[in-house]
Amino acid sequence: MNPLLEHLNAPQLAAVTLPPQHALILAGAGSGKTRVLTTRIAWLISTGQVAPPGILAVTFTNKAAKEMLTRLAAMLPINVKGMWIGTFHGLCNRLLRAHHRDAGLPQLFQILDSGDQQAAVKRLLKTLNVDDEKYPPRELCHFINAQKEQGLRPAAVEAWDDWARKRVELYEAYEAQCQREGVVDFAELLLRCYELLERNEPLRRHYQDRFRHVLVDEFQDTNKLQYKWLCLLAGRDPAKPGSMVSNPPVPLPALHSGPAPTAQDSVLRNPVSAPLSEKGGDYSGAPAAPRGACMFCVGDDDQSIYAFRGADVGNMRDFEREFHVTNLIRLEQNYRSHGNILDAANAIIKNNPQRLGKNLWTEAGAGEPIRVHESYGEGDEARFIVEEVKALSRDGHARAEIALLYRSNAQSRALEHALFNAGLPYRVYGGLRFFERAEIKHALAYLRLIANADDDTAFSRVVNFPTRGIGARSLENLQDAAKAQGSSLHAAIPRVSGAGGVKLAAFADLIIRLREAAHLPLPELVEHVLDLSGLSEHYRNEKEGQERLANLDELVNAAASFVAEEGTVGAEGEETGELRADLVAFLAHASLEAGEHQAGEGDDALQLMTVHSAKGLEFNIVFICGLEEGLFPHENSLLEDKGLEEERRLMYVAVTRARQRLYLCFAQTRMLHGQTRYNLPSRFLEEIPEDLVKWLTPRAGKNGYQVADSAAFAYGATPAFAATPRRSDSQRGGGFRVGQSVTHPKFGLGVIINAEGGGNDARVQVNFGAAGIKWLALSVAKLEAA
DNA sequence: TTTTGAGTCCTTTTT
DNA sequence: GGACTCAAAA
Repeated sequence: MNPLLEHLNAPQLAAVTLPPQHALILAGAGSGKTRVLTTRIAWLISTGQVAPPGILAVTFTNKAAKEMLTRLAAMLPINVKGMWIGTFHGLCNRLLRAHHRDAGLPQLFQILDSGDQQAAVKRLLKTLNVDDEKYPPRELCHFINAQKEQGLRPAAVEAWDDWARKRVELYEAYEAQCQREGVVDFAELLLRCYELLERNEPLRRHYQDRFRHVLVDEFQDTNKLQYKWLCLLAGRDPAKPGSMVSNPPVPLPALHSGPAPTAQDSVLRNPVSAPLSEKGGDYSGAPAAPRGACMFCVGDDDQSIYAFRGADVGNMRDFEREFHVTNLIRLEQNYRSHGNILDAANAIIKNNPQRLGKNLWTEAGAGEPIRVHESYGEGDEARFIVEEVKALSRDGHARAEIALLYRSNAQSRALEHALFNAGLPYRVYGGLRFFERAEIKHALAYLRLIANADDDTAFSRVVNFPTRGIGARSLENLQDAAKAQGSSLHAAIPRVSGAGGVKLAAFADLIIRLREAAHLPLPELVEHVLDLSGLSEHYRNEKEGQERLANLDELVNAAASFVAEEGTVGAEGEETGELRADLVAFLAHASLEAGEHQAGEGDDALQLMTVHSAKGLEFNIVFICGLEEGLFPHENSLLEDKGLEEERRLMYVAVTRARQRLYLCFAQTRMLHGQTRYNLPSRFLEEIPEDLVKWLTPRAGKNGYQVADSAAFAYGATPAFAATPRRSDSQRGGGFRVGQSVTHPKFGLGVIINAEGGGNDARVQVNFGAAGIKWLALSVAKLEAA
C-alpha cells in the first residue's frame, strides 16, 4: 500500500484517492481536513496523475497555505516552493504581476491594505468636496468592497435614489483614483484577476489547460467572486448559464504607452507559466471536463462564520449543483474532542435548519462533563477563571493549552485585568499586527515611493512625517495643482510656488536620493531609507520611541529574512527594468501578510482570543466566557437575516475547539458601553443536554438565574442594589434584587435589571425578553421569584 | 506643530 | 468605560 495512505480512515481514504471528478468534502471540525487536502495533492503527484504545476490549491490565510506547503514538503521529494499553493489574494497577485499589461496595471502596482484603502477614500472625498458625514469613509469602503466581491463594477451597480447614485459615483471615482495611482485594494486583486481571465481567452485557455486539479480549503468561506474565479479556472467559461452577472465590457484603462502586448506574448514570455508539456504528466483522461480542472472543495457549512464579510455558504450547494457533484464525502470521525464535547456541539448545531447534515463522533470516551459556571459580574467571572486556571496549572496542565474564548474583543479587558493581578502569563490575539504598526507603515510608504512616486497614499502618509514644515496649506496647494493637471501629487510638486514649494521640492529631492540607493540589497535599502528619511532620528528623539525603533530594526530583519526565504521567487515575473522585483515583492508581502500579531510566542501563556480567531485551532482546555443573551448570541445578530444561525455556528466552532475539558461561563451583570447590563443566560446553554453538563454553581432555572444568595457564588458576588433590604428569608419573602429572575402572570419570565425606591414605592425594571422591558411597581405587579 | 479636550462610536476579520 | 478622531488652543 502506498505509505501516504496509511492511517487514513475509510472516508478520508476515499476522498484522497477519488478518481478525477469534482468532489465536495464535508469535513467536520477536527476530522483531519488539512491532512486529506495535502495527502490528496501528494497522492495525485506521486501516482503520476498530475505534475506539480498542474495543481492549484487555494486557502484563505497565509498560515493555512504555509501549513499545506510544509506538510506537502514532508510527503513529497520535490521542491514545493514554486507550486501554486497560496491564498486567493496571493495567487491573484501572482497572476496579475505576470500579466500586468493584459490586466491594465503598471508593472509595480502596489497593494492597499484596508487602512490604506480607507485613507485613499478619505483623500478622494476631500478632493471631491464630498461630505464625509453623509458618506462615511468606513462605510464607503465597505460598500465598494461588497460590490467588488459580488463582481460588480460601478456601471453594473443598481441605484434607486440620489444618495445611492452618489455612492456609485464615488465608487467610480475611487476606481479612477486607484488606477491613476497604480494601486490595487484587496478586493480589486481578485476582481481584476477574474476579469483578466474572463476577457482574455487565450490566457484563460492557457491556465485552464494548465491546472488539472483545483483544491479549495475552507470552501464555506468563499464569496461570490471567489467562487466565480474558481469556476473560471476550473474550465467553466464565463458566458455559460449559472455564471454570475456579467459587467458591461468596460475596457480597462492602460497606464503605459506603447502597443499593448497580446496575451500570447505574456504567456510565452513569462516564466510563471510552465511549459505546456509539463501540464498533465501521464494523466489519463477520465470523466472530468475536457478542458479545465477537477475541483476538490473541502469545507464545513457548520463552521461558516464569515457571512458578515461576504462569505456565502450557498456556494457549497451551488457547487454541488452546477458541477454535478456526485462525490459528496463526509468526514465525521473526530480526532480531537472527547464524546461529551462532541455531543454538546452536535446538540447545539442540530437547531440550525438547512444544514448539509453531519454528525461528529469519536472513538475516544465520553470524557469529563461540561462545566458550567454562573457568576455575578464579569469581574467574578474572571476571578473564577483565574482560580481555576491556577488549579489546572498546579495539576500540571500547560497554560498554552488553555484558551479563553469570547465573542467580542471588549471582553478581554476584565479577563486581562484579573490575569495580570494574579501574575498569570497570557497572550491576547488579534491586536495590531506587525506590518500595520504606524512606524512600519511609514517606513513602507518611503519604500513604496521608491517603487512608485505616484502612489499618493504613500506620498500623503510621509510627506510631512517626520515633520518637515509641509503643513496643511502647502498640501492643499499641491492637491489643487495635482487636480488641475490631472497628475499625482508627486508630479505636481514643481507647480507649487512659494515657501511651501521649496519645502516640497526638498521632499522631491529626498525621493530622488532614496531612489539612487535602489541598487542596494533589500535590507540595506531599508536601513538606508530609515536613515535618510529621518524616521530613525525621529523615533530616537521621541520619549516613547524605543519600542518603535526596535520595530523598525525588526523591519530590516524582516527584509533580510524575506530575501533569504523568497530569494528564488524574486526571479519570478518579468524583468522589472530599472526597479527591482524584490522590493515590489517585499511590499506585496507586507500588504498581503500583515505578520504575526505579537512576540512572546515561546512562553507558556494562556491563550486569549475571540471565537472567530480560534477557528482552526484546538486546546486541551477551553473556557467560553460571557455566554449571555445579547453578548453571545450577540444582540445585533438577532436583527440580521440568518444572524442567529451564524451565532450558533460560532458557538459550535467555540465548543469544538476543546479536546478534553470545556467550561461555559456566564455572568448576571456585565458592564457594556459604560452601562451595567443584566442579561439572561445564553440560549445556547439550554441547547446542551443536561446529562452532559455539570453545574459548578447552583443550576440556573429555565431561562433565568438561580435565585441564590451571594454565598452560593464561589468567588463572592456583590449585588449592587436591592429594592428592599435583603433579608435572609428573601426566597420566601417579597425581597427582590437586581439580576434576579422573576415571573409575571402576563409577561412571563424576566430578569430584574434595575430598581428604585423602597418599601411601598419600590419599582423594578424587568427585562422580559420578547415581551420587552417594563417598569413595575412591586406593590401592584404580581411578580414572583422564578 | 503639538497638545489637549470634547465628541463619537462601540460584533466578529483576512487579505 | 475607553479608544479613537477631530478641532481648537497653547
